[in-house]
Amino acid sequence: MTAVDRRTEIKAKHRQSIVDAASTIMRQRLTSEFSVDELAVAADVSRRTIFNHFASIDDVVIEACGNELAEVVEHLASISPASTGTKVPIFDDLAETFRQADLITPMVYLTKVLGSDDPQLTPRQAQMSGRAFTEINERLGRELHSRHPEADPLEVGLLVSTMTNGLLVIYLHWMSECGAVDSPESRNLWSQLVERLITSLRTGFGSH
Amino acid sequence: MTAVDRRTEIKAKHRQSIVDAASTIMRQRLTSEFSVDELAVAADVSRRTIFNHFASIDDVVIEACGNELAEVVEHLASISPASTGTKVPIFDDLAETFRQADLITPMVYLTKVLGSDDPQLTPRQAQMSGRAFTEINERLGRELHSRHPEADPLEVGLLVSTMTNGLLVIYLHWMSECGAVDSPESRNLWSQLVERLITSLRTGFGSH
DNA sequence: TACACTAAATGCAACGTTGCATTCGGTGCA
DNA sequence: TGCACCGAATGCAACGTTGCATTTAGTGTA
Repeated sequence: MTAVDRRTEIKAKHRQSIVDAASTIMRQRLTSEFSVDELAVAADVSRRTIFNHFASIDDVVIEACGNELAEVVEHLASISPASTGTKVPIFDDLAETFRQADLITPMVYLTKVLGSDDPQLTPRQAQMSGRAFTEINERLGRELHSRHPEADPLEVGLLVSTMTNGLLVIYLHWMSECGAVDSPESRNLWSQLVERLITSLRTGFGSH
Repeated sequence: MTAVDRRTEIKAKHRQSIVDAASTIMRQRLTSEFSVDELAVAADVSRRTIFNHFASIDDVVIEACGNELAEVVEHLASISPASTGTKVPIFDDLAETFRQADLITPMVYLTKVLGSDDPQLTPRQAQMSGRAFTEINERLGRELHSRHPEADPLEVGLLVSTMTNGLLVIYLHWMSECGAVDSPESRNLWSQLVERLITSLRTGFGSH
């Protein structure tokens, strides 16, 4: 049956064209503020259809942003592949990913797109940043679970969630310190913060 | 000057009457779903005024919920008071608070108020739960910072945030396990989850 | 092809939320 | 008291979001 429900296919196409239209607008104008009507026209669907696929415009933006961060998750798969059979502790696995992944590039782009001129974060910005990280959280959770199927799901969930949460904390700190500019200094600061986070979470908070 | 800007006073009164009206409706009907008009009438202010004080109806609900959890924060102040001069590590301070505080009672109430019949969480529920915990997060952060002024703010922020995030994780787990019912078994499970969380965060994720 | 069935898209009305212009009422001063 | 000033409240129009009824178009059957 090659004729696998063409309706499903059309539905996916519509959804995709909505996300694509959002991505295009965001790249063109370096902002995530556009009207529903504008998006509907650009995606060539009705206004209402957008809300059939997404709970809100922000959700569309989040998914578009998520694609920018997708490579971070893919990066995970490429490091210390499970195929080597080497037993890498799950924590080190994750820690190494965050060390090696280039988070700066997508973070700077996202800060521009989600941000305003004001260095102070608006509530919307704060929330959107949080959700962008949650997005990574879920993707990483799935990926890690498939790579370490023997681990306790709750434990993995807590680990990933704790890590991602920590990342958000240092991201906000990094933002306020250097204004999300991509420079040698800011990259250096970021590395330090990542190390600090990893150390804190590795050794726990109980030991100092 | 006892005549300290009466306008400020009036403004605070309006804000309070909005929150109070929300609390009243929530207690009466055990739900957080009411219309803006309904709230405006109950608080005896204009519809628009509500949005002058709060970014959304959900924000009003969150603040009303926050008051339910306020005692948890107050509880913190009552345990191992700084006045004793005993040097309690900041982590133990926080851990002990979560051990001793009765989180079950407010959690069960909030689950009822925020929840639907469906045991599965709606996106709104999930978000509201998250925000209710964030609310505690901020209150605790302020409290802890004032009690341990010598500690690095970033470190304290990371600690509180990590803790609260972990609490949210086990809360969601607890919900799905026992349906947020207050019973000896559920309290027992909750204690176990709290211990598990504290242990994980105390010793870190790097050691097993 | 004709037709019934159904998922998805659409139109529309109601409610949530926001930006802006206007009104209301407290404060300070002549 | 009379008046200018200003912050908060209000009214209103526009846009975001949702629930529901209707239309459109793919699928299976005769």
